[in-house]
Amino acid sequence: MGDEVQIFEDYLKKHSLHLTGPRETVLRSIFGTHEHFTADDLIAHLQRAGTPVSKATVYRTLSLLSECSLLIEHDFGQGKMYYEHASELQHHGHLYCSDCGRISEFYDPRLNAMQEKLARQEGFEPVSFAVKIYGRCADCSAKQARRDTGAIS
Amino acid sequence: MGDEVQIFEDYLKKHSLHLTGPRETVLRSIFGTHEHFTADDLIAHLQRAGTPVSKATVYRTLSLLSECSLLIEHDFGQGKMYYEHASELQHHGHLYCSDCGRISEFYDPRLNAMQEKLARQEGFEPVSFAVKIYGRCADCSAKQARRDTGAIS
DNA sequence: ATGAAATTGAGACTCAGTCTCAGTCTCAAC
DNA sequence: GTTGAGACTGAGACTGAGTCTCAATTTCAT
Repeated sequence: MGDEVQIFEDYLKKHSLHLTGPRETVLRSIFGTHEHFTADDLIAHLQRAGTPVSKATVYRTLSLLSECSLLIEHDFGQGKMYYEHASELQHHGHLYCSDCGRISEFYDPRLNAMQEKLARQEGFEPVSFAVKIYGRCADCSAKQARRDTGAIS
Repeated sequence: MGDEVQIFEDYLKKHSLHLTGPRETVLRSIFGTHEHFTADDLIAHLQRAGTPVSKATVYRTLSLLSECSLLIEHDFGQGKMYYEHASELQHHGHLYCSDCGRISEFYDPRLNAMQEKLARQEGFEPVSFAVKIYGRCADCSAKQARRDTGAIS
């Protein structure tokens, strides 16, 4: 962290854009904490932190950060985008629990290799992959099981 | 086709719901043609066909059809849902061309097997999978190549 | 220090999808 | 075949994520 500031600054300079106060505030907030977050989460967080940034600027900055590959956008069909740090990780898949909405991750290099191969077989030139598995997480499965056995009326 | 009508009717009956005119109109329109479509496509199509059905009813019917697994919902991050006949196919992945927006498909049973295994390793009980690969389709790749070589200014 | 160009925030706007509600339809029971 | 409880419908108001506009402000190369 600090690394991201550098990358972002380089990207901005290369495109004749400016590293402004609001942009830096957003950047620091994102890479200071959050893992999966929405634009709204971020706006609220900035508000609470006493460093509010307008909705328009937050969205604009999120776009820039996606463009320079510091962030990855994810869509879980909730009608809003989720963002995630692109840094560390290789391409991983997401497990989305339909009960509690929690998002967890998994990774296996073979999965990516297989996807790439399948895409190219179709003459398709892949840029990114998104694997989403919807179902029930371990916790919610356990809760459900308890409810099932407990509710012998 | 006709099969779907039966399945839908059974589902409705089981839930004390009615197979009404509008619902049947929507059902027949969907399973008469379309492969990947949005709610808006469908509303416009019904309008043009001289059998308009209100937005609210279309959305309600799409929900029902998804619930009884006649349709599958897909989200490509365009801020709107795409629907697809669930019938025939096993779980397949989607190739989404970022240039022209065309959606094509691919299938490999090993991909599903691998996903299921990985999910269960995390204690996750999978219900459905969504594999989306974003990139450039064969046509758009060719077009781009032509543009690149042609534009030696 | 200066000014062209980039940026900002406030709020209007878009657009997919949901909700409301009064009037209408369905169908099982008579 | 009537009836009525409850399901359904359409019109349009509403929601909420995200985009756009524009006048005022900030940035930074010169």
